[in-house]
Amino acid sequence: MRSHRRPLLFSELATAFARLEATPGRTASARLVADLLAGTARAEIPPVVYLLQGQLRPPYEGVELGIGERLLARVLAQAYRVPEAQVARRYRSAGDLGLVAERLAGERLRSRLTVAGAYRSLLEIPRASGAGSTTRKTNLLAALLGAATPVEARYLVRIVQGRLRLGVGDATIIDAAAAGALGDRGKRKLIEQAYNVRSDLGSVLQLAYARGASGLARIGPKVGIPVRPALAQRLRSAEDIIERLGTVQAEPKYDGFRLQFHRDGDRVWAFSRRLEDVSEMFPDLTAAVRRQLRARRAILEGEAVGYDPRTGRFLPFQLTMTRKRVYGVAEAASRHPLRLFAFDLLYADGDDYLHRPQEERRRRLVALVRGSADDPVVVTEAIRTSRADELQEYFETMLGQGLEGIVAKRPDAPYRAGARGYDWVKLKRAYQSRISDTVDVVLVGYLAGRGARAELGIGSLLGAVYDPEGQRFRTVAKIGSGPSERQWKELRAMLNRSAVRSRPASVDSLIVPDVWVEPRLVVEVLADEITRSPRHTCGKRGKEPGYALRFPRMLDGVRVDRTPETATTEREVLDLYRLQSGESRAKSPRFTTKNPLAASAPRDPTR
DNA sequence: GTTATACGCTATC
DNA sequence: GTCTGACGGATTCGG
DNA sequence: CCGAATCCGTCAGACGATAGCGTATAAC
Repeated sequence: MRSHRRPLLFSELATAFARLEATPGRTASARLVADLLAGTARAEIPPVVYLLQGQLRPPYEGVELGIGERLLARVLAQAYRVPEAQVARRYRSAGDLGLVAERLAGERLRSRLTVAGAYRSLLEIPRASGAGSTTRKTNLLAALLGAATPVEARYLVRIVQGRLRLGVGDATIIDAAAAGALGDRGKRKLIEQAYNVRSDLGSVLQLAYARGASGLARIGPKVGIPVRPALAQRLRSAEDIIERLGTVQAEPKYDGFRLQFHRDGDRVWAFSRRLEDVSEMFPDLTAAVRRQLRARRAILEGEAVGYDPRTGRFLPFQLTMTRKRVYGVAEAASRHPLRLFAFDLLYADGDDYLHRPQEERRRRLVALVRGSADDPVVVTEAIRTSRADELQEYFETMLGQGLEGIVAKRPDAPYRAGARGYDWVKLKRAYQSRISDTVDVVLVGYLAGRGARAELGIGSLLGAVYDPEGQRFRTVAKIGSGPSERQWKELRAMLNRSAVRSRPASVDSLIVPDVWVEPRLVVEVLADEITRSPRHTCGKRGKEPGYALRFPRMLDGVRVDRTPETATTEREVLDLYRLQSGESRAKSPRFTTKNPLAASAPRDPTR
């Protein structure tokens, strides 16, 4: 370990990364991270931490590189003067562009790169915009790679991809810093707490190393800075939930997107689940928060769902998502207004509610949100129960209304920012596979995997359904989760036996897998829903979109009892789609008022 | 030189 | 979003 | 009563479909 803190060389960082990559076990990794941070000058802690996280800046700043795997492949070709096809070929077999770069990088033994210098260069990339910016970005990165040693190149590339693959995540970094900066791993909570309310690990760790525990102690939520959202665990039945939580507060689970609102007087922010600042995208909701919230300064959270102003029915997720946009915001807002189902209060007028019990936060939220059924912000309904049958009934009622399911919460639990714990538990239809959409899919090909999957030689399956009339197989999903490692290997072996050089004539597909396969193997796939699809050919007629599975995962075992012709048919998928959209989709609250005419004249929420 | 389409990236779930 | 697999702390088991 | 075995929650990293945006490229 270095005892003096001169500027870190990038090679030192790369060496540390390489050690981490080779080290299994979080404890050992945390020790290495602690060593790295101990040898880092205070001023350089933020960049080192961001790089370790595979980022450049904290998420709410919205700094995007705009370079993904395709451009990166082009950069490698440029930097190492090899044909792009060669990079692509190597990528397919190695499953990691970092490794490809390392192997192409030759034998440069030393570089003059410093961490600060490399970091500065990387920050140049997102600044490029407008015509010619792609070339400028690739030039910048190619130049950086040109100055790097092979190992440095490996990690530069992975940093750009945001996939370090070191086996180190936030939790490990926090462990390391607790031991290193506070001298006690047990003080991890202090760092965690600060990180969860400020969402900027670089700055928090800088503070931890500079000021120690006392510097972190007073850090609470701050209006205008997003709090890392609490997440729910999954359980498969109402009984399981009651068994684990005892008494619960249960709420409907809406199929929209999560928003965290912050208010400071007239100023209102909105943050997405991944902490992006989306304030400008929802003027209707920010205005409503300003109008309806009886607190000058506050942080609250909810789920935003679109509805049809003519019928009051909720929109499918696909349509709700179109509200997350930069242009045509007012137009979209009047066509598809949003309702915000507020479900939590994190802060209000000087009071930090994070550590208060769920029940109290909810009570306070109800008290602070005013408004009629006409207003966009509505506090979610909730029941309280300790009986499994009651919870099950509530769940079924919600499904009957076309909702996604329920979220059950421990009434005495604090807001566990940044954690996915059992204080909140979600229950969805698909978790009970006997009432879910299960599809027997014919495999028509597979794709090479990346990272760990590359070693298995298979990353995902291309699945199709059968059209008996046309005697063709049309794709409906790629399946990338479900099988165990062993099953992946078995699948690959089986599929290789029926591999063919090119797309079989009976297969109708826009997606080109790495390996085509004669349609023989049938596999059971569970999905939450059917969506309209521009990519899959199932049900596709001309320019109209087809249909696909939402959240597909393979259930175990190949269906040996099924032949391709007895797999699920295209027709059946269409029927499933009609069934789900014909299902009574819940209506947004105001439309439950007695006067149906109220629904026919929505007021323009953008005004 | 202008407009339409294609592609890649990043975000949501 | 779903899912698997590894890890590490807590709990239970067996001698 | 202690060491070994087992359990269970957390963490990390694979993978899914889709929409909008910015830029590049093709078409006119």
